[in-house]
Amino acid sequence: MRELPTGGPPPSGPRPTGRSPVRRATMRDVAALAGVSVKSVSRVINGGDAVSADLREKVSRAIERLDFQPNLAASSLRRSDGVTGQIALLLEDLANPFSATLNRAVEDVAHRHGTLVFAGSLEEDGNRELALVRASTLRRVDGIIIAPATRDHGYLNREVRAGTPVVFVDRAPRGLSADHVLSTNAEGARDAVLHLADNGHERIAYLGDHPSIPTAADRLRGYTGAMRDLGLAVDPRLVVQGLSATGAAAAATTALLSGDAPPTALFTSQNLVTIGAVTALQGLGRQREVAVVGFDDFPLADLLSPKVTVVAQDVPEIGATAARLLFGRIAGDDPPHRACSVPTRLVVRESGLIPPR
Amino acid sequence: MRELPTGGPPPSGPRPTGRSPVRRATMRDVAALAGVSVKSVSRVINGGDAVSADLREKVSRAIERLDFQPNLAASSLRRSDGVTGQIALLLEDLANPFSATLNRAVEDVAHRHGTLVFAGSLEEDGNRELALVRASTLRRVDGIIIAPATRDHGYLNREVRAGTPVVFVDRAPRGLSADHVLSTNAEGARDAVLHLADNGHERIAYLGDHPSIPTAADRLRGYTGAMRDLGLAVDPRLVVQGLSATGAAAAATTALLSGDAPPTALFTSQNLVTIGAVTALQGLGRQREVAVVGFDDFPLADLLSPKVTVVAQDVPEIGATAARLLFGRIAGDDPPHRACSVPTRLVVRESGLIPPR
DNA sequence: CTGTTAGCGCATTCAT
DNA sequence: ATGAATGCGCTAACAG
Repeated sequence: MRELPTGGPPPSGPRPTGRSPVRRATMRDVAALAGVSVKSVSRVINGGDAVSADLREKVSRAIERLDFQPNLAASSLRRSDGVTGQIALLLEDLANPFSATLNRAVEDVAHRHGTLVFAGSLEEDGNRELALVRASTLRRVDGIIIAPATRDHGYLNREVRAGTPVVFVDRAPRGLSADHVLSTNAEGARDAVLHLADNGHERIAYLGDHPSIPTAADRLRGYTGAMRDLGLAVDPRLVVQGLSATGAAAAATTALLSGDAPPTALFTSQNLVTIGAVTALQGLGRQREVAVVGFDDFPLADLLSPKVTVVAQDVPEIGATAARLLFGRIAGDDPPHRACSVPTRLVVRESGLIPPR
Repeated sequence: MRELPTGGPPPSGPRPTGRSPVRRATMRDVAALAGVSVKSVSRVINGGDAVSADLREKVSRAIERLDFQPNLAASSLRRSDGVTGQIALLLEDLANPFSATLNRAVEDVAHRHGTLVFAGSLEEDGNRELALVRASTLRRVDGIIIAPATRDHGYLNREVRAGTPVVFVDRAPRGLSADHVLSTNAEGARDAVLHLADNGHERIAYLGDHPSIPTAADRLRGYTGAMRDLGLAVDPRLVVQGLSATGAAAAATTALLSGDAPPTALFTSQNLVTIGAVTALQGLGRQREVAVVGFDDFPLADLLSPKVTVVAQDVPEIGATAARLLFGRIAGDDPPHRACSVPTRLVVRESGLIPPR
């Protein structure tokens, strides 16, 4: 017979240490102490079935005394719906503001559903994505929210078929049909260009990430579309791609402005690129001469001088929407897959109002 | 007999939908298809025991064909060490830079240990802390890293005794003995004050959070200690506490500077307080007259003008250290509890070099 | 090297 | 309203 935890003071002898932990009480222990069956303990814990007040009382006392904490893994292993109360959230980098804010928004919705969130960073690494998705399904998460690093997501079909819903954020699914929640990237980029054009600019540069990144491609599309609609030429010398860090963006900005056909305004299609461009402008002492509109708001954008005008994404809304879609499917909803667009918003500050010169 | 997944094309009939998922293959299915025992499948998967090449081959093919993914919950339920490959990370707010950076650092170490991280926000809410700790232990996490919101952490003793190690970050444990990893808060604050004094300041104000927050108390202690050691009076009119948001910090700054005994320098003991103070200074047009040193670095601190001097914490190091301590204990290490100090670093930029006037 | 039996902790099905 | 038996998917302890 195995030793039962007593709830009272430990018997004399060696103190428990980390290496010989006190065994956690199980339902059997509770049942034995309360003098009832295991099933009755289960009933008291899960509610549902009717239980007499007396039995409930006895069981509750035993639970208290033994500090019993039901093992959820065992529970969901046996239970018919198999729900684990765990979801996975796989983003680019939990440390960056976009991912971190999204994480928080998803956590809040999950919390209301009694669900814990496995958060992971993909680092634009397809293999890491595969590993983390697998790690998640091995633990039978109830669902996955993902901003994928891979280009083809067909491999997720089997998970979806096995009953694990997947919702995409920030990037659209390829190779499978699934719910996804995206910012209006093209429209937001268009708004940025129109704002600069409104202030008299014609030579507007695009500084962005590699076009293999879908959001970057969408924002470029918004830029070129707006330029065309305005009757402005898209000068290839003013389009710089492949920028993903502040350093490269700063260098590109400096090169652009010292070239033979300099722009009078910059549209920077991403956070770090914006910061790099602003840094370069400050270095050149020209931050009040060249207009800037950035995609993505960032903390302190309104403390810089000039204050930086941006197209802001509603990141909490993206996260909350994705989480709601996911929990809907976890609950059994099965409507056709939805594509949700979360509007961006032009936040007019100062840097976009600088006139051409 | 239950229906076996075939691995081949699905039989005719209604297509599988989200509501009637295809059952995931189990070891039994794999064993049946490979014509071996369940235990042999387990051996192939877990390595360890010697297995003939032929058997390994047959099993591997069956696993492939059925897309078998072992259920880790069932595995750790049965296995003797009970390891789940899950830890909990409970921080103040996953969306703020400190928590987000810590999260990422912990994730990286966990990833190397094949472990997933439940990340949660406590929001300075003791009840939320209790709920999240309980949610974590119900899922039998292998360990917990926590920056607690409660004042007394004695309730964690039972978890530690039950074999779930706990490591504290950013705040020291009270009511139990446990590993903890803290920045050198008092020393960092002292460095800030000494730097300002070096530049001629004597009337140095302290702007900080409520002293019930231990880090705030430590930083105040560093401030007063340094002032005393310098032979400078600690003027109570220059000590403002209870500041936790930018708005309040800005208001306090404005009030301080328009009072009858204004400071010539500010030591702001937290991120948001620093930003609030800088905002207020800019609003008054006095950002080049009043010196500032802040505790905690923040993005773009070096893009502001003047660039903001700060005492920076080494957040990735805090996270990595905490994670290493935790995984050590999970692996069975049981040394006396350690208190780790992670040094802060004075990042001299411009705002601390402004002379008194 | 391989298989059989038992049981992790719990919910389910069926009995009473 | 309560309990006994069964099994979720897997590994441990023992066979052979």
